[in-house]
Amino acid sequence: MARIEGAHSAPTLEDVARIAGVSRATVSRVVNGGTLVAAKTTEAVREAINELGYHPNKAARSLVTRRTGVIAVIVPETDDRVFSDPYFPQAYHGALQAFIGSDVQVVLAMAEPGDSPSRMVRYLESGHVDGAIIVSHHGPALAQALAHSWQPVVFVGDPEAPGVCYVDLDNVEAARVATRHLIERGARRIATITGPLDMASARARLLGFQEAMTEAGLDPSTYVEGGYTSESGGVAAQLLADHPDLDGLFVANDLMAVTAMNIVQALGRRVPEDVRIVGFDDAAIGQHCTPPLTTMTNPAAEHTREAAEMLMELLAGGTPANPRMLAHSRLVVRGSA
Amino acid sequence: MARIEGAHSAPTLEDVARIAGVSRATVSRVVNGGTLVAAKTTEAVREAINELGYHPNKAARSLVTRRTGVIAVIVPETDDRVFSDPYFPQAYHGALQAFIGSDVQVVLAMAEPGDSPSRMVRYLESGHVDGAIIVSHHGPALAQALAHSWQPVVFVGDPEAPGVCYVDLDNVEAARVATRHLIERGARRIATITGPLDMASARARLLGFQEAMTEAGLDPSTYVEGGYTSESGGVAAQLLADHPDLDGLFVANDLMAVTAMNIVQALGRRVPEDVRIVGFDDAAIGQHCTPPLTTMTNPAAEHTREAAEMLMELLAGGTPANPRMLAHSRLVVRGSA
DNA sequence: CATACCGGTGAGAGCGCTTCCAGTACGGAG
DNA sequence: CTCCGTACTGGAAGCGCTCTCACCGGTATG
Repeated sequence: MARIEGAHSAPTLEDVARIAGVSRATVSRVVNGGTLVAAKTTEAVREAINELGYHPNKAARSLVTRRTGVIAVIVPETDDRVFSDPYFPQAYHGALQAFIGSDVQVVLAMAEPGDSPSRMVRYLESGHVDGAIIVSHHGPALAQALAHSWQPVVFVGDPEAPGVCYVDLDNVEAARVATRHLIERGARRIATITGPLDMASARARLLGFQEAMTEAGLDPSTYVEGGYTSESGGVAAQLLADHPDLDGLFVANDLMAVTAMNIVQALGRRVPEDVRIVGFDDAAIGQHCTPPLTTMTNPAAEHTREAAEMLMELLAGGTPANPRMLAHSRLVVRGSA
Repeated sequence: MARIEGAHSAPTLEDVARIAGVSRATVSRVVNGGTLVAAKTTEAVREAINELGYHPNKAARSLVTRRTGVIAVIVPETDDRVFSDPYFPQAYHGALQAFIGSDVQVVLAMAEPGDSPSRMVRYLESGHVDGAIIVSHHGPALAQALAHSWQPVVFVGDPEAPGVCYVDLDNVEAARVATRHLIERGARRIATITGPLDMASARARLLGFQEAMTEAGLDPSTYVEGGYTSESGGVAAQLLADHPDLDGLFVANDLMAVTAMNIVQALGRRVPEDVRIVGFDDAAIGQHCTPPLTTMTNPAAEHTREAAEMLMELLAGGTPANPRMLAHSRLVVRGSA
């Protein structure tokens, strides 16, 4: 990190060029992967760069390349939610993995309370990032706004807008599988705690539940809306009060499921003997509770990695081979059902 | 978001200027808070901006202003750790709050496994950000490297290097208070589970523990190193095996403390009757276990907010009035001791 | 021997913006 | 009627970089 004393401004290409005795263009070539530069020249330039502690100026570079080298994982949720649901770190991690070694920076952007979709759009259009992966959006507004922009974005979860790339889980089918499992295990009076119904995933899981119930000739109408948060699993108390004979519960994510299970047990019911419970997401928390939670997989990291690969294609100017990916969920049977 | 059809490149100042019938300079003035621009002109420019859907190009702007409008919260920990310890979201939140309304963007940068301090330094010097708040650093290497750079940075936690601004908790005193409380409650054979001893906070808490023990004429030598992670609280098993008569435990953070308490109880000891436990951080998880955890406060959000304010002063070219802040911790007595 | 080609290099034009400096128009003071 | 300050505006330089194009010397080709 040698720095010229007194020189408060960072060294530029020009400085390097002068010291190495070459032109700016040549230094630029060396810096950006030495195409067609003589070995000796390259060497000299490298030395000059080290001597000066030169770093290319990102702003200048991206002014001409029209690339920032940054992509964002955008989560339109407040930070406390992002940090409390293990789904998000997984999702973020997947994006990170996809870009490993490609010297693009991945930033995580969350919403502030009260943010409108337009703030997200503005962020995307502000030129801070080259593209984005959007995770956990509520409603179609964001996707619709983005569909008309030239921004390369990929959604994780059904964007509910045409012409937008996405990776989604087959939530309807997954919910069907979960519900059928409950039925197979002998449950008959089954309810579901849904996610926030402004999210497509929550509605899809509700739909799958209802389909499986109807298919089995059972009453599909008992559900209550949660918020995918741990606390919102507390609606289980209400559910049990209204339906004391409940013997099965499909909960749309594990965070809520664990809370619900605690409540069920606190109310004197045994799990799974009295009430069978199936969660969703296969979160770590579900493995450590008693009994361990039966759940549906939702490999967020894989989904965002897929999304990241789509995004790379978009960024490269291409069209993804499969712009609408549907992934499948697996049932993981543990102790709760 | 009206966009000129067919025009793939975004509108520039020039375009706005032409439509509004003024010069680039004037448009620039309007965009950056209309100093000395006639009301009528401002109006015309605003209209042109809306019509074109103009957004200033960040790269061009920061090329000349030498500002990016981005500050980073840098956490030299891997993402799984950042997402699993509630300390970090709090810390991040504090920084966010400090910059609310000031249109600077706050990004969260984490380490990748195997990252060296020099990668962090490089990131800071790469011109991506104007400054940074560094949280949870291990050892003095980073701070030392940064002390010689011109980067405006503020540490949360003792940087162990001269000439670097920081906000720190008085960990020694806090650990003393925690330990004295254990003693007051009747514990005599007390051990501590420390944090990773390459971190100043962990060493300081160990020191405070030892001081309080010595001061009370008790044996200060029983400790085992943890890693501030939930799993690393498992060292409690070892501790109990080696010291079956243990009756007090000071654990350097709540994540470990909860795990330790579970183990203590699983081994048939009652908390607090047989073993008294005091944690550290006042994390939510400590309120929900049985018995609730007695702990020391560690208001991370406040600390990063303070750090953010220091950083703003640094960014403004000034010197913080109080470049080395020491905050104080409070004992929160709950059920575990 | 003229021509083509090729690896290697430099000159120079901009990318879109801010900002200094030099105007211009206008009103009031001398 | 001149002069000067005030309010506003435009011209133009330049931030640090990339990239096209032209050039140069040397070797292979017709």
